[in-house]
Amino acid sequence: MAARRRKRDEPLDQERGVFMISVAAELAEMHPQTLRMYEARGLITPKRSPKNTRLYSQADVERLRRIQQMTNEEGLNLAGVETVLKLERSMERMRREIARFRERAERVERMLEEVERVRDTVKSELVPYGAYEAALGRTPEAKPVRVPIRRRGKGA
Amino acid sequence: MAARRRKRDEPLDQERGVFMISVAAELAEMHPQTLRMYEARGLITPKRSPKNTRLYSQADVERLRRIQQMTNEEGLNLAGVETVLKLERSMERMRREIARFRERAERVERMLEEVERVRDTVKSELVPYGAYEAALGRTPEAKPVRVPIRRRGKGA
DNA sequence: TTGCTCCTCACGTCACGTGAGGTGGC
DNA sequence: TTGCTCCTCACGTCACGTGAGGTGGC
Repeated sequence: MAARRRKRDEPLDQERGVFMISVAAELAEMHPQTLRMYEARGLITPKRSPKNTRLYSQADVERLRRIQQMTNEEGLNLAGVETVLKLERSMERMRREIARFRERAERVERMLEEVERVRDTVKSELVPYGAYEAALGRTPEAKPVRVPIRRRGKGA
Repeated sequence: MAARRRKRDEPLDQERGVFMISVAAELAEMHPQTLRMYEARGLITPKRSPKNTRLYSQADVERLRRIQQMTNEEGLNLAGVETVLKLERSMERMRREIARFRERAERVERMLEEVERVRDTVKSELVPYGAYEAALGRTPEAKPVRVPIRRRGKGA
């Protein structure tokens, strides 16, 4: 509890409560009372100092500006802001998922191409086992082994 | 222009303007005047009869009920409804894209597995060309050919 | 004529922003 | 003391829903 987890300096600074309410309100171009109201509505949750003073982070201020944009420019009410913020979070997750699957698909496609390229190279350097045995004189005739590799993209 | 494009019977019925405003309002549990207001705000666009009477489709009614849910249950104003409907459309597109990439990734992974399975089978039936030549007595020594196939998932 | 449609205008209600008013600690 | 903080209460404004009022065609 005493030590905040920190990954790098950057996120710490972004999340750190540094602005008292008058400063945060000025930065977000809002009335201080509006910030208190938003907190009561659960739209923003600033840190608190040991003396119970609200401390807003840089991320808080950006969130406030985003809210400001939605209410003033787009005309949303606070219920709408809440819903949209939730939807945007979920869209961010989806974007990451799309990136993940795209990467996975492309990576595996590259592997498949590599495998086929190698197979084409190697195939010319390999000889069916039957022919090898025949060359050793172990079998009367060298029946060619049928190589059941299917070409990519053809058949089931 | 005269003939509406139709793919199946289903979508036609869904989109066909069949309810006059009093019926649509009753189905959506709304005041008729509210429906007119939503149209003025661009939230819904019913068809019109040749005599300029509004004709709401089943899809229109469902959209109205969705709007009703957002305004009454979630407390959004109309600007919020508009934004959320837009976001939901875009999320639907993203969901489809995720499905597409997932499918593509899984399909290619299955192909890769198939290729590797076949390669493992075939490899035991093949002999490096060098060994074959040695067996024929064409070369003094049978240097094994190094097969540069990399195992999946290991190394670059 | 009745009951629907179309439209515009107006009013009541509610959400939200903001100001006032009173408290307390550097 | 000044200027901040905390809080609650109240008021003005605006969006939205809905009703009224007048029109017109089956």
